[in-house]
Amino acid sequence: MQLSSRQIEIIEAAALRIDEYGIQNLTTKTLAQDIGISEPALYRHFAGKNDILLTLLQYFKHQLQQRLLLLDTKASAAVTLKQIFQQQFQIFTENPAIVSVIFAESIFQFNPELSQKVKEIMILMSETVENNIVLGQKQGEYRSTLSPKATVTIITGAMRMAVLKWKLSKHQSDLNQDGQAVLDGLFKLLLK
Amino acid sequence: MQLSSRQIEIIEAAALRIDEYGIQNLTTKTLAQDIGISEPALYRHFAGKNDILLTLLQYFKHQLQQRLLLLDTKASAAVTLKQIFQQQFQIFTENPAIVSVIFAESIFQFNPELSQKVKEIMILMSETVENNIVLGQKQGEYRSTLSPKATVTIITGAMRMAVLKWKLSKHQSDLNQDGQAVLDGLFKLLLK
DNA sequence: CAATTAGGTTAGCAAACACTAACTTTATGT
DNA sequence: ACATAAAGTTAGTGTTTGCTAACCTAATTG
Repeated sequence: MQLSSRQIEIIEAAALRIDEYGIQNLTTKTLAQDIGISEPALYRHFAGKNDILLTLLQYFKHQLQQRLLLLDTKASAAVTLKQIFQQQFQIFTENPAIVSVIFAESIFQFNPELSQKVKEIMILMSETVENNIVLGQKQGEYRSTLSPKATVTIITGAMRMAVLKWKLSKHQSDLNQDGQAVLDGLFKLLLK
Repeated sequence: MQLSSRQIEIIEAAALRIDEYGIQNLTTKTLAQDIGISEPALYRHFAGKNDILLTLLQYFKHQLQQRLLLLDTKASAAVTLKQIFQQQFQIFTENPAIVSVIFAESIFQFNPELSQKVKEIMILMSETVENNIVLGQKQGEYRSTLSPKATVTIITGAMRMAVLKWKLSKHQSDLNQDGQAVLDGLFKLLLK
Protein backbone atom coordinates (compact mmCIF):
# COMPACT_ATOMS: atom_id res chain seq x y z
CA MET A 1 0.00 0.00 0.00
CA GLN A 2 2.36 2.68 -1.16
CA LEU A 3 0.38 5.50 -2.64
CA SER A 4 1.47 8.96 -3.69
CA SER A 5 -0.23 11.94 -2.08
CA ARG A 6 -2.01 12.63 -5.34
CA GLN A 7 -3.31 9.06 -5.49
CA ILE A 8 -4.67 9.39 -1.98
CA GLU A 9 -6.20 12.72 -2.91
CA ILE A 10 -7.93 11.10 -5.87
CA ILE A 11 -9.14 8.14 -3.81
CA GLU A 12 -10.58 10.31 -1.09
CA ALA A 13 -12.27 12.59 -3.58
CA ALA A 14 -13.80 9.52 -5.21
CA ALA A 15 -15.12 8.26 -1.87
CA LEU A 16 -16.58 11.68 -1.18
CA ARG A 17 -18.31 11.77 -4.55
CA ILE A 18 -19.82 8.34 -3.98
CA ASP A 19 -20.87 9.33 -0.49
CA GLU A 20 -22.61 12.49 -1.60
CA TYR A 21 -24.02 11.68 -5.02
CA GLY A 22 -23.72 7.92 -5.48
CA ILE A 23 -21.59 5.79 -7.73
CA GLN A 24 -23.47 6.93 -10.80
CA ASN A 25 -22.17 10.43 -10.34
CA LEU A 26 -18.58 9.35 -10.03
CA THR A 27 -17.26 10.05 -13.51
CA THR A 28 -13.76 10.89 -14.62
CA LYS A 29 -15.05 14.39 -15.30
CA THR A 30 -16.54 15.11 -11.87
CA LEU A 31 -13.60 13.48 -10.14
CA ALA A 32 -11.07 15.58 -12.02
CA GLN A 33 -13.06 18.73 -11.30
CA ASP A 34 -13.26 17.90 -7.59
CA ILE A 35 -9.51 18.01 -7.21
CA GLY A 36 -8.98 20.72 -9.77
CA ILE A 37 -7.01 18.89 -12.43
CA SER A 38 -7.82 17.91 -15.97
CA GLU A 39 -9.42 14.60 -16.79
CA PRO A 40 -6.43 13.01 -18.52
CA ALA A 41 -4.24 13.89 -15.54
CA LEU A 42 -6.04 11.14 -13.63
CA TYR A 43 -4.50 8.63 -15.98
CA ARG A 44 -1.02 9.67 -14.87
CA HIS A 45 -1.87 8.18 -11.47
CA PHE A 46 -4.18 5.31 -12.24
CA ALA A 47 -4.63 2.93 -15.15
CA GLY A 48 -8.32 3.79 -15.34
CA LYS A 49 -11.48 4.36 -13.40
CA ASN A 50 -11.67 0.76 -12.31
CA ASP A 51 -8.14 0.92 -10.96
CA ILE A 52 -9.13 3.93 -8.87
CA LEU A 53 -12.02 2.05 -7.29
CA LEU A 54 -10.02 -1.08 -6.67
CA THR A 55 -7.21 0.88 -5.04
CA LEU A 56 -9.77 2.77 -2.99
CA LEU A 57 -11.19 -0.45 -1.58
CA GLN A 58 -7.76 -1.93 -0.98
CA TYR A 59 -6.72 1.27 0.79
CA PHE A 60 -9.66 1.24 3.18
CA LYS A 61 -9.33 -2.47 3.83
CA HIS A 62 -5.69 -1.94 4.67
CA GLN A 63 -6.57 0.89 7.05
CA LEU A 64 -9.09 -1.30 8.86
CA GLN A 65 -6.61 -4.12 9.14
CA GLN A 66 -3.91 -1.85 10.53
CA ARG A 67 -6.26 -0.48 13.15
CA LEU A 68 -7.39 -3.92 14.23
CA LEU A 69 -3.78 -4.80 14.95
CA LEU A 70 -3.56 -1.97 17.44
CA LEU A 71 -6.13 -3.59 19.73
CA ASP A 72 -5.18 -4.47 23.25
CA THR A 73 -5.10 -8.26 23.20
CA LYS A 74 -4.79 -8.60 26.96
CA ALA A 75 -8.14 -7.03 27.70
CA SER A 76 -11.25 -9.12 28.36
CA ALA A 77 -13.38 -10.22 25.40
CA ALA A 78 -16.12 -7.72 26.16
CA VAL A 79 -13.68 -4.82 26.47
CA THR A 80 -12.00 -5.84 23.22
CA LEU A 81 -15.32 -6.05 21.39
CA LYS A 82 -16.20 -2.62 22.67
CA GLN A 83 -12.85 -1.33 21.45
CA ILE A 84 -13.38 -2.83 18.01
CA PHE A 85 -16.58 -0.95 17.42
CA GLN A 86 -15.44 2.25 19.13
CA GLN A 87 -12.56 2.22 16.71
CA GLN A 88 -14.90 1.69 13.78
CA PHE A 89 -17.17 4.49 14.86
CA GLN A 90 -14.15 6.76 15.17
CA ILE A 91 -12.93 5.92 11.67
CA PHE A 92 -16.38 6.51 10.24
CA THR A 93 -16.85 9.78 12.09
CA GLU A 94 -13.47 11.05 10.92
CA ASN A 95 -14.18 10.10 7.32
CA PRO A 96 -17.90 9.47 6.78
CA ALA A 97 -17.42 8.76 3.09
CA ILE A 98 -15.80 5.42 3.91
CA VAL A 99 -19.15 4.06 5.04
CA SER A 100 -20.72 4.54 1.63
CA VAL A 101 -17.96 2.52 0.08
CA ILE A 102 -17.41 -0.23 2.62
CA PHE A 103 -21.04 -1.04 3.34
CA ALA A 104 -22.05 -0.96 -0.28
CA GLU A 105 -22.28 -4.52 -1.50
CA SER A 106 -24.62 -3.38 -4.22
CA ILE A 107 -22.81 -0.48 -5.84
CA PHE A 108 -19.81 -2.45 -7.05
CA GLN A 109 -21.91 -5.37 -8.16
CA PHE A 110 -21.19 -4.59 -11.80
CA ASN A 111 -17.61 -5.67 -11.34
CA PRO A 112 -16.61 -9.04 -9.82
CA GLU A 113 -13.18 -7.78 -8.81
CA LEU A 114 -14.60 -4.87 -6.87
CA SER A 115 -17.45 -6.75 -5.22
CA GLN A 116 -14.93 -9.38 -4.15
CA LYS A 117 -12.95 -6.69 -2.32
CA VAL A 118 -16.07 -5.46 -0.53
CA LYS A 119 -16.79 -9.03 0.47
CA GLU A 120 -13.28 -9.38 1.84
CA ILE A 121 -13.75 -6.33 4.04
CA MET A 122 -17.00 -7.74 5.36
CA ILE A 123 -15.40 -11.10 6.08
CA LEU A 124 -12.52 -9.37 7.84
CA MET A 125 -14.95 -7.78 10.28
CA SER A 126 -17.08 -10.88 10.68
CA GLU A 127 -14.10 -13.06 11.50
CA THR A 128 -12.72 -10.57 13.98
CA VAL A 129 -16.02 -10.52 15.80
CA GLU A 130 -16.47 -14.27 15.61
CA ASN A 131 -13.05 -14.91 17.16
CA ASN A 132 -14.02 -12.56 19.94
CA ILE A 133 -17.31 -14.36 20.59
CA VAL A 134 -15.73 -17.79 20.62
CA LEU A 135 -13.08 -16.59 23.04
CA GLY A 136 -15.58 -14.81 25.26
CA GLN A 137 -17.83 -17.86 25.42
CA LYS A 138 -14.90 -20.15 26.18
CA GLN A 139 -13.81 -17.87 28.99
CA GLY A 140 -17.35 -17.82 30.34
CA GLU A 141 -17.66 -14.10 29.83
CA TYR A 142 -20.50 -14.32 27.32
CA ARG A 143 -23.58 -16.47 27.68
CA SER A 144 -23.42 -19.51 25.44
CA THR A 145 -27.13 -19.56 24.72
CA LEU A 146 -26.52 -18.70 21.07
CA SER A 147 -24.12 -20.15 18.56
CA PRO A 148 -21.19 -17.88 17.70
CA LYS A 149 -22.42 -17.64 14.09
CA ALA A 150 -25.88 -16.41 15.09
CA THR A 151 -24.33 -14.05 17.61
CA VAL A 152 -22.05 -12.57 14.96
CA THR A 153 -24.99 -12.02 12.63
CA ILE A 154 -26.87 -10.21 15.37
CA ILE A 155 -23.97 -8.06 16.48
CA THR A 156 -22.62 -7.07 13.08
CA GLY A 157 -26.15 -6.57 11.78
CA ALA A 158 -27.07 -4.32 14.67
CA MET A 159 -23.87 -2.32 14.33
CA ARG A 160 -24.37 -1.88 10.61
CA MET A 161 -27.90 -0.73 11.23
CA ALA A 162 -26.64 1.84 13.73
CA VAL A 163 -24.21 3.13 11.12
CA LEU A 164 -26.90 3.14 8.44
CA LYS A 165 -29.22 5.22 10.62
CA TRP A 166 -26.41 7.66 11.23
CA LYS A 167 -25.81 7.87 7.50
CA LEU A 168 -29.48 8.37 6.72
CA SER A 169 -29.54 11.22 9.24
CA LYS A 170 -26.82 12.75 7.07
CA HIS A 171 -24.41 12.42 9.99
CA GLN A 172 -26.55 14.68 12.13
CA SER A 173 -27.02 12.07 14.84
CA ASP A 174 -24.14 11.07 17.08
CA LEU A 175 -22.80 7.74 15.84
CA ASN A 176 -20.52 7.25 18.81
CA GLN A 177 -23.33 7.78 21.28
CA ASP A 178 -26.08 5.91 19.44
CA GLY A 179 -23.79 3.07 18.39
CA GLN A 180 -22.53 2.75 21.93
CA ALA A 181 -26.11 2.59 23.20
CA VAL A 182 -26.94 -0.28 20.87
CA LEU A 183 -23.73 -2.06 21.78
CA ASP A 184 -24.47 -1.65 25.48
CA GLY A 185 -27.91 -3.06 24.80
CA LEU A 186 -26.33 -6.06 23.15
CA PHE A 187 -24.04 -6.55 26.13
CA LYS A 188 -27.00 -6.55 28.49
CA LEU A 189 -28.34 -9.44 26.50
CA LEU A 190 -25.09 -11.29 25.91
CA LEU A 191 -23.06 -10.95 29.09
CA LYS A 192 -23.49 -13.32 31.95
CA MET B 1 -51.43 1.03 -7.66
CA GLN B 2 -53.11 0.17 -10.92
CA LEU B 3 -50.54 -1.14 -13.32
CA SER B 4 -50.98 -2.83 -16.67
CA SER B 5 -49.49 -6.28 -17.12
CA ARG B 6 -46.84 -4.80 -19.40
CA GLN B 7 -45.91 -2.27 -16.74
CA ILE B 8 -45.50 -5.03 -14.17
CA GLU B 9 -43.48 -7.01 -16.68
CA ILE B 10 -41.16 -4.04 -17.15
CA ILE B 11 -40.84 -3.41 -13.42
CA GLU B 12 -39.99 -6.99 -12.64
CA ALA B 13 -37.47 -7.18 -15.45
CA ALA B 14 -35.87 -4.02 -14.09
CA ALA B 15 -35.62 -5.49 -10.60
CA LEU B 16 -34.07 -8.63 -12.05
CA ARG B 17 -31.50 -6.63 -13.98
CA ILE B 18 -30.53 -4.69 -10.87
CA ASP B 19 -30.37 -7.89 -8.86
CA GLU B 20 -28.11 -9.65 -11.31
CA TYR B 21 -25.93 -6.93 -12.77
CA GLY B 22 -26.41 -3.84 -10.63
CA ILE B 23 -28.07 -0.52 -11.28
CA GLN B 24 -25.32 0.49 -13.68
CA ASN B 25 -26.39 -2.20 -16.07
CA LEU B 26 -30.01 -1.21 -16.05
CA THR B 27 -30.28 0.77 -19.26
CA THR B 28 -33.25 1.31 -21.49
CA LYS B 29 -31.49 -0.89 -24.01
CA THR B 30 -30.90 -3.93 -21.74
CA LEU B 31 -34.34 -3.56 -20.23
CA ALA B 32 -36.06 -3.52 -23.60
CA GLN B 33 -34.05 -6.53 -24.73
CA ASP B 34 -34.94 -8.45 -21.56
CA ILE B 35 -38.62 -8.33 -22.35
CA GLY B 36 -38.18 -8.53 -26.10
CA ILE B 37 -39.55 -5.19 -27.22
CA SER B 38 -37.90 -2.17 -28.76
CA GLU B 39 -36.49 0.59 -26.63
CA PRO B 40 -39.01 3.29 -27.55
CA ALA B 41 -41.83 0.89 -26.68
CA LEU B 42 -40.87 1.38 -23.02
CA TYR B 43 -41.96 4.97 -23.34
CA ARG B 44 -45.49 3.89 -24.20
CA HIS B 45 -45.76 2.58 -20.63
CA PHE B 46 -43.59 4.92 -18.60
CA ALA B 47 -42.59 8.56 -18.88
CA GLY B 48 -38.93 7.62 -18.63
CA LYS B 49 -36.37 5.52 -16.85
CA ASN B 50 -36.83 7.40 -13.62
CA ASP B 51 -40.54 6.80 -13.72
CA ILE B 52 -39.89 3.07 -14.06
CA LEU B 53 -37.70 3.05 -10.95
CA LEU B 54 -40.11 5.15 -8.92
CA THR B 55 -43.04 2.96 -9.87
CA LEU B 56 -40.98 -0.11 -9.06
CA LEU B 57 -40.29 1.13 -5.54
CA GLN B 58 -43.88 2.20 -5.03
CA TYR B 59 -45.04 -1.20 -6.24
CA PHE B 60 -42.88 -3.11 -3.79
CA LYS B 61 -43.74 -0.78 -0.93
CA HIS B 62 -47.40 -1.34 -1.65
CA GLN B 63 -46.93 -5.10 -1.70
CA LEU B 64 -45.21 -5.01 1.69
CA GLN B 65 -47.96 -2.84 3.12
CA GLN B 66 -50.68 -5.13 1.86
CA ARG B 67 -49.02 -8.16 3.36
CA LEU B 68 -48.56 -6.48 6.71
CA LEU B 69 -52.30 -5.92 6.85
CA LEU B 70 -52.91 -9.65 6.62
CA LEU B 71 -51.22 -10.29 9.96
CA ASP B 72 -53.18 -11.88 12.75
CA THR B 73 -53.65 -9.07 15.22
CA LYS B 74 -54.98 -11.29 17.96
CA ALA B 75 -51.80 -13.30 18.32
CA SER B 76 -49.21 -12.55 21.01
CA ALA B 77 -46.49 -10.02 20.26
CA ALA B 78 -43.81 -12.66 19.83
CA VAL B 79 -45.93 -14.71 17.47
CA THR B 80 -46.77 -11.62 15.45
CA LEU B 81 -43.12 -10.60 15.20
CA LYS B 82 -42.26 -14.06 14.00
CA GLN B 83 -45.02 -13.82 11.41
CA ILE B 84 -43.74 -10.48 10.18
CA PHE B 85 -40.32 -11.83 9.36
CA GLN B 86 -41.54 -15.18 8.09
CA GLN B 87 -43.67 -13.22 5.67
CA GLN B 88 -40.69 -11.13 4.61
CA PHE B 89 -38.53 -14.19 4.08
CA GLN B 90 -41.25 -15.70 1.98
CA ILE B 91 -41.56 -12.62 -0.21
CA PHE B 92 -37.83 -12.48 -0.68
CA THR B 93 -37.55 -16.17 -1.47
CA GLU B 94 -40.34 -15.92 -4.02
CA ASN B 95 -38.80 -12.92 -5.71
CA PRO B 96 -35.15 -12.50 -4.68
CA ALA B 97 -34.67 -9.44 -6.89
CA ILE B 98 -36.80 -7.39 -4.49
CA VAL B 99 -34.01 -7.53 -1.92
CA SER B 100 -31.56 -5.77 -4.18
CA VAL B 101 -33.99 -2.95 -4.63
CA ILE B 102 -35.47 -2.56 -1.17
CA PHE B 103 -32.27 -2.87 0.85
CA ALA B 104 -30.31 -0.64 -1.44
CA GLU B 105 -30.12 2.78 0.16
CA SER B 106 -27.03 3.50 -1.86
CA ILE B 107 -28.02 2.67 -5.41
CA PHE B 108 -30.78 5.25 -5.72
CA GLN B 109 -28.79 7.92 -3.96
CA PHE B 110 -28.37 9.85 -7.18
CA ASN B 111 -32.01 10.77 -7.08
CA PRO B 112 -33.70 12.34 -4.02
CA GLU B 113 -37.14 11.14 -5.07
CA LEU B 114 -36.02 7.52 -5.32
CA SER B 115 -33.94 7.47 -2.16
CA GLN B 116 -36.89 8.97 -0.33
CA LYS B 117 -39.02 6.01 -1.39
CA VAL B 118 -36.41 3.55 -0.15
CA LYS B 119 -36.35 5.41 3.14
CA GLU B 120 -40.13 5.15 3.37
CA ILE B 121 -39.96 1.40 2.98
CA MET B 122 -37.36 1.16 5.70
CA ILE B 123 -39.42 3.35 8.03
CA LEU B 124 -42.48 1.22 7.32
CA MET B 125 -40.66 -1.86 8.57
CA SER B 126 -39.05 -0.08 11.52
CA GLU B 127 -42.34 1.30 12.75
CA THR B 128 -44.08 -2.02 12.41
CA VAL B 129 -41.40 -3.67 14.51
CA GLU B 130 -41.32 -0.83 17.03
CA ASN B 131 -45.05 -1.01 17.62
CA ASN B 132 -44.64 -4.71 18.23
CA ILE B 133 -41.84 -4.17 20.75
CA VAL B 134 -43.72 -1.49 22.66
CA LEU B 135 -46.80 -3.71 22.85
CA GLY B 136 -44.81 -6.77 23.85
CA GLN B 137 -43.01 -4.89 26.59
CA LYS B 138 -46.25 -3.40 27.88
CA GLN B 139 -47.83 -6.84 28.01
CA GLY B 140 -44.80 -8.18 29.85
CA GLU B 141 -43.98 -10.59 27.07
CA TYR B 142 -40.60 -9.07 26.24
CA ARG B 143 -37.96 -8.07 28.75
CA SER B 144 -37.85 -4.31 29.22
CA THR B 145 -34.08 -4.20 29.73
CA LEU B 146 -33.63 -2.32 26.47
CA SER B 147 -35.38 0.70 25.05
CA PRO B 148 -37.72 -0.08 22.15
CA LYS B 149 -35.54 2.03 19.81
CA ALA B 150 -32.39 0.05 20.59
CA THR B 151 -34.31 -3.20 20.35
CA VAL B 152 -35.62 -2.27 16.92
CA THR B 153 -32.13 -1.43 15.70
CA ILE B 154 -30.87 -4.79 16.90
CA ILE B 155 -33.73 -6.81 15.45
CA THR B 156 -34.00 -5.12 12.07
CA GLY B 157 -30.23 -4.98 11.77
CA ALA B 158 -29.88 -8.68 12.51
CA MET B 159 -32.65 -9.57 10.07
CA ARG B 160 -31.13 -7.45 7.33
CA MET B 161 -27.80 -9.09 7.94
CA ALA B 162 -29.39 -12.51 7.60
CA VAL B 163 -30.89 -11.45 4.29
CA LEU B 164 -27.60 -9.94 3.13
CA LYS B 165 -25.75 -13.18 3.86
CA TRP B 166 -28.34 -15.07 1.89
CA LYS B 167 -27.92 -12.67 -0.98
CA LEU B 168 -24.14 -12.91 -0.90
CA SER B 169 -24.46 -16.70 -1.04
CA LYS B 170 -26.34 -16.06 -4.28
CA HIS B 171 -29.47 -17.54 -2.69
CA GLN B 172 -27.75 -20.86 -2.16
CA SER B 173 -28.29 -20.79 1.60
CA ASP B 174 -31.76 -21.24 3.06
CA LEU B 175 -33.05 -17.82 4.07
CA ASN B 176 -36.07 -19.21 5.85
CA GLN B 177 -33.99 -21.55 7.97
CA ASP B 178 -31.05 -19.23 8.68
CA GLY B 179 -33.25 -16.20 9.23
CA GLN B 180 -35.45 -18.20 11.57
CA ALA B 181 -32.37 -19.33 13.51
CA VAL B 182 -31.25 -15.76 14.04
CA LEU B 183 -34.75 -14.72 15.01
CA ASP B 184 -34.99 -17.59 17.49
CA GLY B 185 -31.65 -16.47 18.89
CA LEU B 186 -33.04 -12.99 19.36
CA PHE B 187 -36.08 -14.38 21.13
CA LYS B 188 -33.88 -16.30 23.55
CA LEU B 189 -32.35 -12.98 24.46
CA LEU B 190 -35.49 -10.88 24.42
CA LEU B 191 -38.26 -13.02 25.88
CA LYS B 192 -38.88 -13.23 29.58
C1' DC C 1 -67.53 1.20 -40.58
C1' DA C 2 -64.94 5.00 -39.86
C1' DA C 3 -62.19 7.20 -36.28
C1' DT C 4 -59.52 7.07 -32.52
C1' DT C 5 -56.32 5.15 -29.57
C1' DA C 6 -52.96 1.91 -27.72
C1' DG C 7 -48.84 -0.19 -28.64
C1' DG C 8 -45.43 -1.28 -31.52
C1' DT C 9 -41.51 -0.22 -35.10
C1' DT C 10 -36.90 1.99 -37.40
C1' DA C 11 -33.84 5.67 -37.51
C1' DG C 12 -31.39 8.95 -35.27
C1' DC C 13 -30.07 12.86 -32.02
C1' DA C 14 -27.51 15.47 -28.42
C1' DA C 15 -25.13 14.72 -24.38
C1' DA C 16 -22.16 12.10 -21.48
C1' DC C 17 -18.94 8.48 -21.02
C1' DA C 18 -14.02 6.45 -20.39
C1' DC C 19 -10.09 7.04 -22.47
C1' DT C 20 -6.02 8.49 -25.96
C1' DA C 21 -2.76 11.41 -28.79
C1' DA C 22 0.22 14.87 -28.84
C1' DC C 23 2.30 18.45 -26.71
C1' DT C 24 4.05 21.49 -22.67
C1' DT C 25 5.72 22.40 -18.17
C1' DT C 26 7.85 21.24 -13.87
C1' DA C 27 10.96 18.42 -10.99
C1' DT C 28 14.71 15.33 -10.33
C1' DG C 29 19.23 13.27 -10.63
C1' DT C 30 24.01 13.10 -12.11
C1' DA D 1 23.75 22.53 -16.58
C1' DC D 2 21.27 19.50 -18.83
C1' DA D 3 18.97 15.05 -19.93
C1' DT D 4 15.26 12.52 -18.27
C1' DA D 5 11.15 11.53 -16.22
C1' DA D 6 7.00 12.85 -13.95
C1' DA D 7 2.80 15.43 -14.16
C1' DG D 8 0.15 18.50 -16.30
C1' DT D 9 -2.49 20.51 -20.55
C1' DT D 10 -5.93 20.88 -24.94
C1' DA D 11 -8.32 18.58 -28.29
C1' DG D 12 -10.65 14.86 -29.79
C1' DT D 13 -11.89 9.72 -30.32
C1' DG D 14 -15.60 6.00 -30.59
C1' DT D 15 -19.24 4.28 -27.87
C1' DT D 16 -23.16 4.35 -24.93
C1' DT D 17 -26.90 6.74 -22.89
C1' DG D 18 -31.82 8.34 -22.41
C1' DC D 19 -34.99 9.86 -25.26
C1' DT D 20 -37.68 11.71 -29.61
C1' DA D 21 -39.65 11.90 -34.40
C1' DA D 22 -42.12 9.78 -37.63
C1' DC D 23 -44.44 6.11 -39.13
C1' DC D 24 -47.18 1.56 -39.00
C1' DT D 25 -50.73 -1.72 -37.39
C1' DA D 26 -54.19 -3.81 -34.77
C1' DA D 27 -57.70 -3.25 -31.48
C1' DT D 28 -61.55 -0.52 -29.43
C1' DT D 29 -65.35 2.35 -29.71
C1' DG D 30 -69.10 5.77 -30.96
